[in-house]
Amino acid sequence: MKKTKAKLSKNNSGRKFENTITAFIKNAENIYLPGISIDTVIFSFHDGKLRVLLIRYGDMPFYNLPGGYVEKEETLEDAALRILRRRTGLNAIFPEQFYIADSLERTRNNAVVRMMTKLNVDLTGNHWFEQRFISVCFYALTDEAKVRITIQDFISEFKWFDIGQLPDLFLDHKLIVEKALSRLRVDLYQRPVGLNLMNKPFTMGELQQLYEIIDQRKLDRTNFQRKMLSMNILERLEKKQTGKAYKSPYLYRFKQSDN
Amino acid sequence: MKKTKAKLSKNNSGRKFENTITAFIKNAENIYLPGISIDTVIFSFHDGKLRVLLIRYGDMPFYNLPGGYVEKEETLEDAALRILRRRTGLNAIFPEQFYIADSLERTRNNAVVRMMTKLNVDLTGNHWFEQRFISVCFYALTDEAKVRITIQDFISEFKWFDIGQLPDLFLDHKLIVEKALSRLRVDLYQRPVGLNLMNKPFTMGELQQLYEIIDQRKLDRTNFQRKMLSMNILERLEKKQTGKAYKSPYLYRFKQSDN
DNA sequence: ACAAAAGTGTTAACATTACACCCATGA
DNA sequence: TCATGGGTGTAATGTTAACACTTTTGT
Repeated sequence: MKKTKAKLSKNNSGRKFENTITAFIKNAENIYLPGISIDTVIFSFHDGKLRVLLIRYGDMPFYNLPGGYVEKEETLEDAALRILRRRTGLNAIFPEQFYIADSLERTRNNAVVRMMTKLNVDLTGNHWFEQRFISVCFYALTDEAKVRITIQDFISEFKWFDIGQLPDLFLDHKLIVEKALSRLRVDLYQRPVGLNLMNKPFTMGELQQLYEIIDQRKLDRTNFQRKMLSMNILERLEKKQTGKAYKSPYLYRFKQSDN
Repeated sequence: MKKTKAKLSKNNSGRKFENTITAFIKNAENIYLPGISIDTVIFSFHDGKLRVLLIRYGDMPFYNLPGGYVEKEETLEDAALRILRRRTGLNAIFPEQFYIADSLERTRNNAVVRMMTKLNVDLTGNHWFEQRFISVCFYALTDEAKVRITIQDFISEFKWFDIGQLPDLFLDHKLIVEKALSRLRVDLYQRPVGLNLMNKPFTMGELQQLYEIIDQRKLDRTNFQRKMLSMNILERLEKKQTGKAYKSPYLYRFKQSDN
């Protein structure tokens, strides 16, 4: 499995990181609603694997879901959109709210404050990170090829992970990914999930692979084909793939008119 | 349509009300999370009508959904349970989170502060009600006969309303009821919705009435009967109703073992 | 020619819908 | 005995699942 990786050099990242975060915590309570955060699960489908975008702060030994806070005059969905745009560079994203993480375990051991302290952030006089946060969670479907990741804010690393091989995650972020997956499973046959995950023309077999990963079961090839075509959301392109020792499959793409 | 009504006499309610609310706003910020509230849509099924429990504060000209706040060390569901228990006296309730009300319109014109002022509450030095609130909304299904309403806190009146004849509601509470209904419509065939709404033995026709109100369409009598029985969640009682000029129907109740 | 995968056709099993029919009951 | 609503039977229709068959292509 290929993983996209971007890491700052140790030299100048440290200073930049501390500057940014200091400015952030100074203003946070004036800009954002208290006690509410946003976490996003950003999916992509690449090399036949369903992947999630994770980020790492400084040199923490765990990864986080991309997240942020809600501005005082902003809806939750707008906040999710803003965060998603900032992280992925994408405008055409459709965040779907699927869960509220409100476990009391989230504040256990003051995890956020401890993280900030390890990152050498001076929190004296600032209580923003000490409060209990309830996180509203959104998922989004993206085309990895279109995502333009830039290192910004106080993030040191971005990486796409196969959902079957997640690293250690902060707090309850692993649970959040699982909740996103089970919601995605429900949405699979209700919404055009493939539309945002598959942007290049694809074969029916590739689309079936995606459905099988999300649905976690083997689907009948012939029935899957008919079901997809009967929904009338796919457009068959006359072009065909070449090179392999079998009949070239048709390529498809999602119709633009629908949705 | 019968409506249960309970109203305090003008004489002693005013003083009691002001005492309670003053104590409340003094302690609110120490006890509750900032910026997050809970609203509950409490359904019942009575006289063939689907009803919602609404409350009125003081002599305000509109009704509110029963609501409350989240304690600092409490999950959202626990908060909803606590609020529901306090309002209905019921323990066996299964709140279902269905919506987050985060519209910016909610703080328009400082509606909460204006309400408090009209209620003669002294808010000097207290900014609890000035902040923007995001409300997490739960619905619950109850048996009206088992609900024990007591006038408490700063509420002057409780009333059950037919969902087709709702009065003026505070803020976006009408929208919240609509969201609850459309969620209930989805849950109707997934969860034992009838279990909590129908506690006395009922005829198949009565159950069908409930389903038709929620589902908003006419159902075939004979197929409905078979469908319900095939789910194996109903217990047929050998007793029969009497008195009317037609065959006495069987009575049913939900099996206790399931759920 | 053969293996592998794509595409099409067919049928059985199952669920849903519509409606015909009979039953019990009180006026 | 008639009107009314309750209970059961059944055929038509639609949906899903399983699998046989044919087509295309590189070795």
